[in-house]
Amino acid sequence: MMVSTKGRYALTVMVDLARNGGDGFVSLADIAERENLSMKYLESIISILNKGGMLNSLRGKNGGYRLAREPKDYTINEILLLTEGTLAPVNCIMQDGVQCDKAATCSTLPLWAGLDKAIENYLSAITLEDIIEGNRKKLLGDYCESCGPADNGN
Amino acid sequence: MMVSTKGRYALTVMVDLARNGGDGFVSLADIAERENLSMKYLESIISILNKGGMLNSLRGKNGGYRLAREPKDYTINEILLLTEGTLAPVNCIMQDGVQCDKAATCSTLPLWAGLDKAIENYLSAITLEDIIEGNRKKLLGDYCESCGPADNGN
DNA sequence: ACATATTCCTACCAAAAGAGTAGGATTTGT
DNA sequence: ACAAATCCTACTCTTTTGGTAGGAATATGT
Repeated sequence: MMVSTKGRYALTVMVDLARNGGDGFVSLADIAERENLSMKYLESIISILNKGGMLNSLRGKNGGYRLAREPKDYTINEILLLTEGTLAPVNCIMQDGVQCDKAATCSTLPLWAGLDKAIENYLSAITLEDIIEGNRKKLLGDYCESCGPADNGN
Repeated sequence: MMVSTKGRYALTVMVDLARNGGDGFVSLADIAERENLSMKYLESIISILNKGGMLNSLRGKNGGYRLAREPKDYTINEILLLTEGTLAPVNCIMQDGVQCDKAATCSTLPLWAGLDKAIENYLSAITLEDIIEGNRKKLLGDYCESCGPADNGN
């Protein structure tokens, strides 16, 4: 599994904030209840998002979290990368380019590099806004049966 | 991590057999030595490939394994799918289509479905032959700097 | 016939990752 | 002062990963 609950719940939180946030701060308790997830667990996840600069937070009464930017300015790739640490499909591909000692002669490495790029390419093309708008054509591309012929446009 | 050593080594074994096999049977000891991997561990992996119909095997002296088809007739997707069980990037996407109980209203599900499809699409387009030939244009696509402009051809 | 080389099969194990829980310290609005 | 919230550290249970160990079954060359 490439994306654990950490990344998945992080995205859920971001989507929830985009939908229910507006200008004000939203408490984690509200998010946890709406999404039916453990608030304690979400705490550790939202902390990563916050420290990574994706959110603004306010402590104390009436505190909470809100998006630091507009939904269209978050790519799914950066959200998942921050929370998961890496999205590489195999151990021999590192985010910082470090590879195993057999890299120079490894015949399967180009495959893993290509797969990694395909994943990054897909996730970088989609924004938080696409998710909340349910942009099926962009999300499912050629595989969306109700979208009509794909034209790579919007 | 979506692909563990199991899938990675399975692919390594398949590539080794494609390169060093020909018509004859190749012993696992030879493969393990060439690829510098634990023979005992490879045993459990090659057993999956064998039972899945990807190989022919012969027991006893001078026995070993060989590819059941030609390299061009194996997609990377089927090799990894067999050994890994699933290539789904998240738990809420199952290979048999079963999903979680919130699927109908889940706003992030289309993203995961799209990612799953993007991965399957990439891996299904590449064959064992592409790997042994080092077809960088097909493997790395637009991301291959030494391939010239991509033209989606071969 | 027999030794040897091979696949086949079951069971076990240690380390790491995944998925949370628990408890409290700190900050802030009323 | 009090209540509601974030923040922080530590712990724990389960599953997955990455193997190892030992031997049974089978085919071959001599």
